[in-house]
Amino acid sequence: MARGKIQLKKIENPVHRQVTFCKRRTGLLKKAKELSVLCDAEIGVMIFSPQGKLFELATKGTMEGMIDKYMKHTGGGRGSSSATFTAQEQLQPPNLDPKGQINELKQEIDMLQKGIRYMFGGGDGTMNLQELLLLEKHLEYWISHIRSAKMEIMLQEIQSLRNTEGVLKDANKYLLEKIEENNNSVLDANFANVDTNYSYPLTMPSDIFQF
Amino acid sequence: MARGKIQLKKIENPVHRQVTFCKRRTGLLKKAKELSVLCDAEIGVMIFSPQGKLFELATKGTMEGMIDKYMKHTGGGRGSSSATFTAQEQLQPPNLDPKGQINELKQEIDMLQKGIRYMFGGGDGTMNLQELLLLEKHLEYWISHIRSAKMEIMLQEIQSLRNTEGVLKDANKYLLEKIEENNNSVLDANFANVDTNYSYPLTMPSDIFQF
DNA sequence: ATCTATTGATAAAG
DNA sequence: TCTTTATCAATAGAT
Repeated sequence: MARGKIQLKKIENPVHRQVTFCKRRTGLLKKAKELSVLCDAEIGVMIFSPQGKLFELATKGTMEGMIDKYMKHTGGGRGSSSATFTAQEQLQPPNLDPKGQINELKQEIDMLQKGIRYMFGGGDGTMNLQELLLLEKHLEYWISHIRSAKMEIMLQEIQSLRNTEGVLKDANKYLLEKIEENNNSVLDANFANVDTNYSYPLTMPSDIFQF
Repeated sequence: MARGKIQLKKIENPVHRQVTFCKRRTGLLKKAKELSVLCDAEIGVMIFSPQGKLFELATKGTMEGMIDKYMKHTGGGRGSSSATFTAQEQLQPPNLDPKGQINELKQEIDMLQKGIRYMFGGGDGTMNLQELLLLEKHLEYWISHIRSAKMEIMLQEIQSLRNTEGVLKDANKYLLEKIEENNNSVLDANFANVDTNYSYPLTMPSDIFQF
């Protein structure tokens, strides 16, 4: 990289090695995030330092979700790689099976778990801007679905009420005719005072719009 | 990179996106290998393309081994490892009444689980209007919190940048004074041409509002 | 941690 | 996908 090429072998000087580890680890995670954003890919990275410290990144959902997805791939597909340094490809079916849905569900729950931890953990529960933006997006997506479901239910309710109203109107009309018949059958007596301006008092009020 | 800076957002042109994905994927895996060799670290990378294709790398042993190691870490530490969880393990009681928080949390979780079932169960998962309204209210509450957290982070960023700007302005002012002193010490010669209209070129641009 | 000379990565084009 | 090339980004070494 700079001020001298490097050899692709373990850095012997422990200080240099530690410094380089820190720098390149940061760089690697940055690259992973960029790739994920630029190309809409889902990426998980696990880094164990020689001392056994773990550094991780999961660009969508959580590492748990990634692992589940990975397991599904390798489990459902063919044999997994055992060679070091091999990048292997496998196909994912268009995700309509129950298994996939379950995994998706788990991912969603992971996301929400993290959100809950954040919300109720006092606010210092470590979500960064990126994660907050993602959660916000999820919640907005949800809310839009919730709203359309709500609208649908309301529309059904309205339709149902309209039907009821129709039935009742018919009934009223029928009753009205009956009354007129009765009045007509009471011949001659008191011809001029049947109020025909009924105002269908049995129809439902439209207060469902108060939601 | 090259021939023009890139924006950190999803590449819209599918061809460009695909090409970039291929290139950067290669680059990322290369970086991972380098880091592993140079610093003797154990690294696992999983990349799912938008089409669901998997690319993976495990620098020592297999990915399964890495996952086991990962599970051991997160499981042994305190992180949650399963998607089904209890409210209790989410709690970090720094301040308020634990009992109430637990109940609140449980309610929240029940609600969200039901919501998830509804969302991903194909929509026939029986939530009535009442429940949808409640869920919506919850999500809105969440989203408002997420947003204020987001805002706070952004404001901190802004504050930090303003501080930097202040420091730089002071530095500029100081340097300006120095220059004037120097000019004054050069007696008599050429009195009238010190441009004092410096425009603080070191101050930060306010492009942080691009969020 | 910060700086900068260099190498390395890669976007655009073919 | 490969190659080339012009630029941008990462970072080795020094402070």
